[in-house]
This record gives sequence, C-alpha cells and structure tokens, in this order.
Amino acid sequence: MNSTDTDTVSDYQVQVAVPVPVRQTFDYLCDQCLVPGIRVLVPFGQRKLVGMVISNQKKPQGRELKQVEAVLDSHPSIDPALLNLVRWASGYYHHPIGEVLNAALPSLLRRSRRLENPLLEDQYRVHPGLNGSGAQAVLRRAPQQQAVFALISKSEWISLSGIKSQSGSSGNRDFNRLLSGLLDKHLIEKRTGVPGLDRGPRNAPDLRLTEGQQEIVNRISRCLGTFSSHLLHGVTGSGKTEVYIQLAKNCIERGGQALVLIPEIALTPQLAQRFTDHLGNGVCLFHSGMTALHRYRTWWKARRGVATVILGTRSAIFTPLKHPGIIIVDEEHDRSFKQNDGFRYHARDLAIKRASLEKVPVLLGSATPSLESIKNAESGVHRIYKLQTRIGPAQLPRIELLDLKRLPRFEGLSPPLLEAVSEVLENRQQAILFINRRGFAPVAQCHHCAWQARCDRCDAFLTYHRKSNTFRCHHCGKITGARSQCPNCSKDISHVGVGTQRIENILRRQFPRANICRFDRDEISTQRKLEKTLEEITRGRIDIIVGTQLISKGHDFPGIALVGIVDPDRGLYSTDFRAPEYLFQQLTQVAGRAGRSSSPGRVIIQTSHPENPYLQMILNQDIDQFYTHCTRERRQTGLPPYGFLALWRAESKNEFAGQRFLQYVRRLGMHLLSGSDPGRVRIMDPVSSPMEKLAGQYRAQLLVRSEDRKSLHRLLARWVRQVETAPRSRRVRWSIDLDPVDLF
DNA sequence: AGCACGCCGACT
DNA sequence: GTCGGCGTGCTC
Repeated sequence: MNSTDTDTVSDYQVQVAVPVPVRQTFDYLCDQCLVPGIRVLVPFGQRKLVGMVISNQKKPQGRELKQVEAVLDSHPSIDPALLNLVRWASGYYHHPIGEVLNAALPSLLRRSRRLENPLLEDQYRVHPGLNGSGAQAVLRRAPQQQAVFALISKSEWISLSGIKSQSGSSGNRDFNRLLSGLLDKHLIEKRTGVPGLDRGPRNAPDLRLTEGQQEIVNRISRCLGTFSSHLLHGVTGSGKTEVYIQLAKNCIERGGQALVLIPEIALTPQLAQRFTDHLGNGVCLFHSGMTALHRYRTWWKARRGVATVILGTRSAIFTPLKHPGIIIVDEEHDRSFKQNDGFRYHARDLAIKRASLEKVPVLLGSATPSLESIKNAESGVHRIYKLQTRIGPAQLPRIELLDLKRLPRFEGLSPPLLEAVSEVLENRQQAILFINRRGFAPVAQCHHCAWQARCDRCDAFLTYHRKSNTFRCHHCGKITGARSQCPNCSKDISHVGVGTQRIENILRRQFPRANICRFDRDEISTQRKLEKTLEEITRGRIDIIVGTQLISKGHDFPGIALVGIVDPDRGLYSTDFRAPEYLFQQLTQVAGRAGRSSSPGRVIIQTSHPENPYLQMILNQDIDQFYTHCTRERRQTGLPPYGFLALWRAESKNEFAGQRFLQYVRRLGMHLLSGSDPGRVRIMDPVSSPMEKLAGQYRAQLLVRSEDRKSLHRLLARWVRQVETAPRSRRVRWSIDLDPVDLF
C-alpha cells in the first residue's frame, strides 16, 4: 500500500463520486492536486470505475486509502457551477451523486476516455505545388479519383464528410481508398483540423416583433447578467418563439450563450431551423435522437463557448456553458421535462436552480403554464408577462361541444363532425382529428364468452393494430400476432373503441378523394418521416391529419381550419389529481393548431359529458377561471403546488414483496417522525400502483405528503439512508421520486 | 450496480 | 463428493 516501490509520494487526498447506487463518496490518495470536476479512474473493490473528484484536501490522514489509478482530465470536465448543480440535485432528489453525475456527463465521457477535441477531423486540399493540367493527365484512367479530385479542388480544406455530402448519392464509393490514391500521387494533401464555423445567420427573414413582444424582450434583456426568473404566458400562436430568438440574440451580442430547453425531439426540426435562420450555425442541438458523438460535439462546443445557442431536450440542462447568458424553457408545462426512471429530475426545476447558480435569467414559456409556475408568478417568484393575442391576422378558434348522448356515431365520429370535415374539404382547407390513442381499437373481445385480449405481462388490454395485423401492449411494448377468432369459442372477435388507425379508416371510406395522413408514433417513426410529413402538411398536400398528442405540440401549420377532438372523456375520469390540468393543457394545445392564418378556425369537441365544468371552461376559453378553480382545489386539498409530495416506489416479480417492503419503509418513517419533530409530514399507506403489473413486475407505491418542503426533506434525508442500508431493501427494486408528476 | 463469499439442493 | 442457486455484505 505504501509508495515504497514507486517514487511517488501521495501528498493529496481526494473525495471521489463513483457511479454506484450508494449515497456516499469514497476517498483516494493521489500525488497531484486534483481540482473538483476532474475525472479519475479508481480501483473500486475488484473493478475499476470512472469517478469524479468532488473535493480535495492536502493531508491524507486516518486509515489506509487506495491510490487514484489514472487522471483522465487535465481540466475539469464539469465546471464548478455545474458541479454545484449536481450536488444540489443529488441532495434535493435524494439520489446518489455518482448517478447524478452520470446523467450530467455525455455518455462518451462516462467511459475511461480522455477528454479530446471531438471536432478534429481529417481535411484535404489540392497539393499547393500543383498546376492544373498535371492532375488531368495522371487521372485520365481513374475517373472516380478524378471526380473526387474535382470536388476537392473546388474548396479550401474539405473533410471526408464534406466530400461525401457534396458528391451526392452516387453509390457507396470507398472514399478512403480514393483519397489515399490521390495522396499517394501527391495530388492532394491532408491535415487534421477543426472545421470553420460560419457563424453568420443565413437567409434570415426579418424578425419583426410586435410591440408586446418587444416590450417583453426589453424587460427581460435588462435582467441579463444576474439571476431572475420570468414566466411568459402567451396564447398559442402569439409568437413566443420570436421572443426567445430575440432574447437569445441580445444575449449573444453581450457575449453570452443561450440554453434553450424544449420538450421532445418531435418539434426540433422546425424550431431549430428558425433559430439557425436568425442566429447562424452557432446554434447546436442536443437530444437523445443524436449519436453519442454528435452530442459530445455539441457539449464540447458549448463548453468552449463556440456554440451560441444550445437547443435541447431534458438532459441538455447539464450542458456546460462557458459564458452562460440565459436559460429558456419552452412549453414549460410539458411532462416530458420530468425524467421518469433512474435519476428522476425535473429539467424545468433544475433550469431555475441552474440559472440562480450561474447568475443568469431564466424564462419559462407556455400557452398553458403549470400550476406550479402560475403559483410562483402569483407569489412574486417569477415575473409574469402575457401575450393574449395571436400575431398577424390570426384569431383564436371558436370552440363547440357536441353532445354524444344525443348523436349517433360511425366508428367514433358523429354526423356533425363528419359534416364539418366535409365542409373543410370543400373549401380546400385542412382538418386535424385528434385522438390520443394509437392503433385501431383499444379492446378486442368476444361477445359470446366475454374473452378479451390482454397482455400477460401487464394489467392491460392489447391494442389491435390493423396495418401490421398485430396485438400490441402499449405499456410494455410486447407484440403478438393478432387473432380474428376467439381462442375459447372460435367466434369472431369484435373491436371496441377507436384509435387513430380506425379513424383514418373510416375517413378514407367517407372521403375517398381526400389526402389523409396519420400522425402518431407508429407512422412517424423516424426524424426523416417527421420532416417529410410536416413539409407535406405545410405545403397543403394533406387534407386531413389524424393524430395523437404528437400533433399537438408546437407545430405551426398555417392552413388548419378545423380541429376535431374525437374522445376527450378518458381524461375526465382519472384518479390522478392532475388530470384536469393535463386535459386542459392538451385540449388547449391541440385547439391552438387551428386558425393560424386569416380565417379563425373551428374546434369541435365530441363528448358524452358536455356538462363537465372543465369542458365548460375550455369551451369558454376561460383560462383565468380554470386556474382560479384548480388553484382553489389544490389549496384546499393541500396538493402541489400548495403541498409537497414524495413517492416511494417498489417493484418485484413477487406479487406481495413490494407492498411488504413499503410497509416496512413506512414503519421506519413513522419511527423517525415520532422520534423528532413531526413537522407537518403525513405518510400514507402503501398501495399497489394504478397499473399494478407492468412488464412482468408488480409495482407498489407509498405517498408522503407535507405542508412544507423543509420538514419533508429533513425526514427524507435520514429515512432514505436507513432504507438504503437495510438488508431487505435488496429484495425489491425501489426508488424515491421527489415532486412526482405521474403517480403511476 | 457488481463482485465475492457462503451455505444449501441435485448432478457427473 | 462437486456445481451452482441466490441471500448478504462491501466497495475508500
């Protein structure tokens, strides 16, 4: 253990976080002073792990420690502000710091790989000592090489990827061989370099702001350089994106970088294009659909200050910023900002925390802000701005309810809705039919013996998919071949309920001449298809779009005259206390797709419960009434944002193990509560999850409620520690979810 | 999480 | 007699 066999003297001791699910760090010796944020390779039991230095101290003391095996970074790969965010998140979410760090690092750096510039590439140019005609002669009998040579001679220093993209789709030529051929003949030369970044905006259309938009930009811009938080509540189509872009522009002019978070990759192509149009290709993307290398490149550019705007999803909240300027969270209310496995963080909340640590403003924007943000605005935490009118000639759509109790239906569609669609077609406009359910029908059953197609791994029905003739479980993803006869009595199976495929089907029969497209995850499976479909819709080549919530998020279609909501009723009767909020947000968002040009647009909602108060509020587009109503309800019941929740979850292959474990967790918690100050914390009883069986696992949960955050956290800090060290915790998979959004 | 150690059942 | 099941403990 001592350093007698080597000449090194371990003068330093470092505290290292290691990616193991243990709420604890480990100390190592090393012969140089390592600053926090540096990655190290350390021996850990029988293995070697990549860990990160959290703190250092001069004097090693006490017991024998192991040596750091290798230092992987010469500069911290996580800067101090980001490390503070990680520390804070680890404490707030009661999650092991090593795993939080893992979420914060690009995946390539989680391995024992040294920090290297991922932008370096081989570049080629025509050999400077060459005159034009010489090459022609040499390459007369090598047409392929000649083509590549011609390409290279057109530009100064071109990379392999540049050559590939410029040569078009002419087969898979072996460019490496052709290039080495040219190199051998000394016709071209090679270097390793970083591609230049043409930073200016291209074909930038005018960014003309309305008075309202400009006023908001001005007020927030005045806050650049210090922490402040802002909520932009702007109706759909009111031009929030222009506000973001102008703010980013102002921030860049002051030498800062803008971090922009968006809910899903689904809407990146359009949004990314608008940002690059105005801000040039300093705009970089970061989302899970990219390769690890591409994400690493964005990470690198952000850290070097080369990227001026980082546009990304949830996990982008951890991209390093050399000159942090502003953080923007678009569609702030969206649930996809919450990570729902492993390290369960909320990117919007981390954005606010990060802004305060980096001392920059944070802007949350939405047409339907979360109740959390509304409350924060009312209590003065956020400054609030409103955009209540649409830009240009566009007006907000008219909303109508159709009472399904009085109407016949054809495969889910009532005559007045079909009539409205037909009217839209006659006027050569476009319609969206919204049904938040994929597949053909959600239930397949036999009318004779009551057999129903169920998933054997989940408590759920199988959804029939007609196109592939399969039964699919939308919860665990299992796919089986569909059957048309009942397995018990061999009678024909009938399909109950509607999904996008069934609606598409009936529409094709009703309107055979219309161009109909389905817009759901099954149909829009790749980025490529998404872009293609969006373009077809924008060009007016599609008449009717049948879509799930995939269609409701952020897209800006000019020609939608009608939005039909086929079945909102599922959202009216849910056990989740946030169901009304989600329903309101979802319907408002999808209704917002209508009437984005001069004609106002129509929204028709079919429902069997037209008297429902929430539907009435949506009908009247009375956002204030909705928020007042919900706020009062949450306040009375002590639910978020007027109360704080934590949720223990446990799952096991054994039907009862989860609940038994949570029963034990509850006893520990009650004991802790009785010992010290009870605060205002209440521990509920363990229950099985709303869908108890999922992917073969039985799931249970235990809700903890508190009137104040402090007592909840004080309790959890000790509680989690006890649970973690209890041997029986190893018999189930358990986790703690702070501020849970889905109580499933 | 992984990996080792340890103590019980069915195998060449 | 051993191979391997997974319960338990530990990782600076």
